[in-house]
This record gives sequence, structure tokens and C-alpha cells, in this order.
Amino acid sequence: MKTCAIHWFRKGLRLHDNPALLAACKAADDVKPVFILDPWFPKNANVGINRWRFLLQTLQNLDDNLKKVNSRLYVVKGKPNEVFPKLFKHWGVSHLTFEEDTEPYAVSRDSEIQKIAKEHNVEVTSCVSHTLFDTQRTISKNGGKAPLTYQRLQTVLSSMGSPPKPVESPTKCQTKTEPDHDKKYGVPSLEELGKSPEDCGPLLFPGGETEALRRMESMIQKKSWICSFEKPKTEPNSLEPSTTVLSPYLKFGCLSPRLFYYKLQEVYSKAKHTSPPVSLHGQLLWREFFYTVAADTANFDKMEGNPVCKQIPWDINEEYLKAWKEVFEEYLLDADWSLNAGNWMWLSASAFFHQYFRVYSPIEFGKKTDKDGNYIRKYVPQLSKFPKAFIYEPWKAPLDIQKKAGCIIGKDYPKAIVNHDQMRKKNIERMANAYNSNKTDGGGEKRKSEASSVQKKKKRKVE
DNA sequence: TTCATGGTTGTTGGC
DNA sequence: CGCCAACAACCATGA
Repeated sequence: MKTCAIHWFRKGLRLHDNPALLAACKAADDVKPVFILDPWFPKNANVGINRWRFLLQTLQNLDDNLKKVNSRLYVVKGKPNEVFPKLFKHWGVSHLTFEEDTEPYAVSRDSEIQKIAKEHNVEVTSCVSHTLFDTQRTISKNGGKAPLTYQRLQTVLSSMGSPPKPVESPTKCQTKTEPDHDKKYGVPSLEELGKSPEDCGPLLFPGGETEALRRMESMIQKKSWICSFEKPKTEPNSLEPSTTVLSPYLKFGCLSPRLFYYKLQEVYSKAKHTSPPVSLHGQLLWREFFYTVAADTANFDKMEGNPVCKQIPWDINEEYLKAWKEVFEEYLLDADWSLNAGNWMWLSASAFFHQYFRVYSPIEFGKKTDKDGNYIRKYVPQLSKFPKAFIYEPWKAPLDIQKKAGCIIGKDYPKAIVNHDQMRKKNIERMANAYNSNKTDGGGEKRKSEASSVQKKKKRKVE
């Protein structure tokens, strides 16, 4: 009796610790590993050329690794809800497996595919392997709502025991391929997707599971570095990475967070080591934190309609917006929906972090870890010849120094769009007002008592 | 219900 | 250069 199962790759682009792939191999003697290039995606998401390259390299590597276990990757173009009915019929599919994905777009897409599968008598198995724990289980352990502080998450997780152990890679994943497989289902090149490879930057971090495991293994050798790792002491403006650079591999699932967790555990077990939140384990827990809150919060990537987000009357300034917009989502190799939204709320004191008067200075913060401004000299070549006294504030340099540096501010390089000191004050005031008015949103008695308690505090201060 | 506690990365300016 | 107080007074959690 021949049975055919599709394993649907989305994230989780790996063979190791992939319980849904294992389930497909177990359920069927013909396993079709499928990746769907969804035309919806490039139009509505900002994916830069380097991330496209990373994805395609990851798919190529996935195909290579599947070949080693007698299988192949099938890259199919189309919308999942149109592709699956065709594939179900074409291959006579009885099982569909995939890794659970907690992002709202994925949740609604997957529930539609579940329905379609049911209509075609296809049995669906989905498994958690993108996060350390099942986010829904964490949420229900916390009384049905996501923990809103890191400490609370730690408390909840510690009541759940250790994360599930990673499962082995499949040793055999028999696939009946067709002779024209490469032509019909091969991994496309950048050109075939209408992209220009010459627009790519240097290839510093190749995509793929093999590279992810290599990078993790080489990092895990540096035991004292791992044991003394403290995130706040890393250097965001260093020219060499001062962190692991495993995040793009975790984002695409080239690397299992659970495998990484247990590899770190092994090192930790033999020596004194740092702890969450600053340790490397702590970094995996931050990821878990934002994934968990994001899975439980409506409009997590927006302010409006987002119950955890402070409602702040931001200015709408198209000019400023243009200078910043989309940059992170487009250019980051590791752009990750839950993590980006969570971190932006953190940094803007909109949620999770509330001490809004601690404002980063674009001048002082950079100086802390890069006094000479080498990061700016590399990435903003117009400013590269400024003396270090002015590298963070080139507009303050006397005209003759600007001339000597070959860059007149306002002519060869734009003037600052805001005065930081003024804008800092203005925004602290705006935040104070927003916090205050959010506090009194209950209205009535509550409004009165809150207002009077603020008054009292002010009085005390004066005395 | 009330209140203390702690919070992964702030900046400035004086000593 | 390192240390420390002032800045203004936040929130979620848990006792």
C-alpha cells in the first residue's frame, strides 16, 4: 500500500530537530518535501536582496541535505490555497505535516490549509519546533494570558521543566522523484526571481542548515566566551560581529533553538557561567518572550488596537518617516516579525520598558563602544575624513575642517533632520502626557484619584 | 487593597 | 578615566 505525505517547509528549513518532517517520513513511503514561493509574500513584505539570497541558499542547502537521505525539495510557485488542492490530487496525498508558526499571517493561512486538507481527506500533523516551548502551553500555564515581563516568563517556564529535547534528523526520507525534477521543482536563482545578483553585498553569512550548524559548532568551542557572554556588553557598532550571528539561522529555522539551548547547557554544566537575561540562554529566552506575547496579542506590530502598547500621539511627518521607514524589515537578514515588533515597542517605551526618560543619544551611545567612529567611517564614507572630535557631530565642525574633510554639511551630506536635545525634551513631555492620559482612561472616580495622587507627589517634591 | 521591588544596554556633569 | 547623583517619578508583579 503506497502512501504519500507532504512535508510543508516554511520556517524550520532544516532536517535536524524537525519533528513534523520525521512524522511525514514515518507516515508515508513517498515523502514530498515542499516549499511554496508565495507571490503574496514579496509584494507585501519588504525583503531586501541579501535576505532573498539567504533564503535561496537555504533552500539549495535543504535540497542538498535531502538528497543525502534519498529525497528532494520541491519548490512550487503559487498561493498555498491554490497549490495544495492540485498537489493533493496529483500525488494522491494522505498526510500533510508542517511546523507550527505563531505569526498571525501564518495562523490564518494554516487554518485555511487545514480546512482544505480536511476536504481532501488529508490528515494534518503540526509540531512545535520554532520556539523552545509551545507558546500556547506557556500562555495557558500563565492563566490564559501571555507573561508581560521577562521575569514572569522565567517563573512560568521554570514550572514547565526543561524544553523538549531536539529530535534526530531523518536517516531515510524516501521520495519518488520525476526525471525532470530540477526543471519543474528546482530552487530558482535570483535572476529567475527578477533580482539582480550584482545588487547583493559581500557574502558574509551564507544561508542554510549546514552553515548554521558549522557556525554554532565553531562558536560552542569558545567556552570561556560563551560562559562570560553578557548581551549589554556586546558592541552594536563593532565592525566585526561581537555576538553569535546565529539570529538569521534561527529566524529561518536553519538552526533549532532547542538544539542551541542544549549545546549551551552542555558548556554551562562544566563551568561558572552568566545567567538570563544577559547570557546566551537569556537571549533564547528573550526570543521566547516576544514570540509568546506576539502569539497572544492582537495587532502586535501596530500601536492602534494593540492592548499591550501605550497609545502615544506621535507626529506624522512624511519626511522623517522616509528617512527611517522599512529599513529594519527590509535590510535585516534576521528580520523576525515578533522580535522586531517587540523590540521596537521596548525601545520606544511603548510596552515592556517604561522608563521613557532614558533616551538614547545618537552621539553619546555610539561613542561608548566606538570612540574613533570607525563604524561611521566605513558605512558613511562621506564623513570618513572628519577628525574624531567631530565624527559624531560633523555639523559642529568649523567650515575649514569640513572643507579639509572634503564634506560640507548641508551640501555634500544632509544636515541633521532634528535637534536631538530639543526633540528629546519634547518627546519626554509627550510620553509623560501619554502615560498620564492612559492611566486615567478608566475615567470617573479613578480619573480623580489618579489626578490627585499625581498632585500629591508633585507637592511632596516641592516640599 | 496597598505598597515595595526590580527592571538585559541613558545621559549629563561634577568630583 | 571612573564613579556617582540628578534627571523625574514609569510599569507588572507579588507579597
